[in-house]
Amino acid sequence: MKESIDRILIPDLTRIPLFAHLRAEQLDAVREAAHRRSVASGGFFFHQGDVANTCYVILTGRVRITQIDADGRQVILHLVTPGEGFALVAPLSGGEYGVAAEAVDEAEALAWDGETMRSLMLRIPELALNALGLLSARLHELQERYRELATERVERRVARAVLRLARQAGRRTEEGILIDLPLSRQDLAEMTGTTLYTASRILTGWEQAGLVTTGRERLVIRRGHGLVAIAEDLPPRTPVHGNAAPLEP
Amino acid sequence: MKESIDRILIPDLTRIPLFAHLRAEQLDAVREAAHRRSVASGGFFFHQGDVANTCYVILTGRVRITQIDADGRQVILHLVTPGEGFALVAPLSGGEYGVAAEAVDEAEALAWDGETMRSLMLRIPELALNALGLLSARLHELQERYRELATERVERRVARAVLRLARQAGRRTEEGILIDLPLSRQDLAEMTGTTLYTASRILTGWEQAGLVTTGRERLVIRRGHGLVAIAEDLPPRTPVHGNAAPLEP
DNA sequence: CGCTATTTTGAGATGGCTCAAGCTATGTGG
DNA sequence: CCACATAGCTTGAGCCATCTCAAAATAGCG
Repeated sequence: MKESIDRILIPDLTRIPLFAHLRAEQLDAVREAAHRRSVASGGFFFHQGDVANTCYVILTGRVRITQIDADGRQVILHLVTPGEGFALVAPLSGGEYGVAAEAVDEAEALAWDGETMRSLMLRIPELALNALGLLSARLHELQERYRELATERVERRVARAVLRLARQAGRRTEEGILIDLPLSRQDLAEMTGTTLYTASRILTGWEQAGLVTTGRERLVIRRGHGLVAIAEDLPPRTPVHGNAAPLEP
Repeated sequence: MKESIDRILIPDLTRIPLFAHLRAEQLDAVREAAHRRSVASGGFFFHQGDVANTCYVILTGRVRITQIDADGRQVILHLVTPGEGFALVAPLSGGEYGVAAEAVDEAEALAWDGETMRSLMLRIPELALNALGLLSARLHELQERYRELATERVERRVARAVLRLARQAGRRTEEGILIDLPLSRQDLAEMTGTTLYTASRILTGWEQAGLVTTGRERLVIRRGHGLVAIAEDLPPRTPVHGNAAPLEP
């Protein structure tokens, strides 16, 4: 009963990168061990410090992975989009989640008990290899963001964050590319290591330059190449605050 | 011949976390597929952008993992110590190394061709699981450092970096805990996302406060709890530059 | 239609960066 | 063995990108 429902509701397990290249019989094993979990918008799959017991793969909705320190300062580490997994490894060995996972939308996920996932990976080495590749990609991305945070100015980091969001959650509209998420100034600040005030000023500047259109928790990119120019260093154009950069001699 | 030499020179493969809990026969397979590579102090196992073809586990010496951007600004992402692996995953699927690996000492490593390691992991799922756990720990550590970089002051980040180094490369001496590495102010700056000048001023301050003794590429911790107090927030004591913090009303 | 969360904006403070010099180990070649 | 060269380190002065704090404007929502 449960199994047949799952088969119907999960038509495309092969399209989930974690399960790429698995044989039909292996997919069946994975599917049969899965259960489902839905979390309402704003709800949490887990909080930082919870006992890590469940692995997830998102089917619909988005989930943000955050970390918070003792003083309540929070950073947004990652936005999980459909097809992606999160908390794939910590539950294998128990311990605690080092981050929190909060649903940005109403989100639905496949879930596996950590022990179950561990035995699946032992039985299906391709699954472990897939997880390894995905985790490696995440590490790689975070390394780059770490370097950016250490070496680059706020405006550039915000531009990169917005472009990344456009890739992950962008939707073409007549206005331009809409970031299809509730995205406050505070959120943007937590993604880029700055303050909500600075984020606001930067967006105001971009809006005046015609690069974006903004609203309450809303952002539309009008001239993506303008943001790219800020994110990369192509033309040192359109600085948002402070004076124009002096010309190189 | 080669095999028997390896058996002699690698007495303790079981003590390497990547190979923990493997059976003797599995260890043999791993060992037989390994070759060795030595790199002189200052040399590179690979540079950023090189084709990723080899996985490594360090036997002796230390290796630092760095990333550099187009403008030549560099960050130190990790210090690999004996027993630890690096570049474990990227070589499995080809592509490029996203970071560089530079020997701090004369360093010796076990090395496996990426294809070879891939097939070992497919054959020995425990190996893939071990790699997954190690990679996850690295991701976790980097996430914390990312948050620290985004939310904390330079002095605290430097204190944390020094304490981390003490754990990884500390050696008890009569003077105190010596960081047993050539460690320049520039290095410290690249580990903490600051400049060599600021790092220098901070160390000067700590030296005047009796927390450390410094020298050319040398650092000895005299009062570790003093550094911990800075790294955590226990007593807001001994600020190094600027004035003393005002008292809370 | 009032409440509340979000955003904007100003004014001021400052932590840390930049640049410029000079200083000091360390090691090197004469 | 010494004087010079070099790489690392310190320090001062000035600046400025960004943070802080405060307040007002705005926009959804119930």
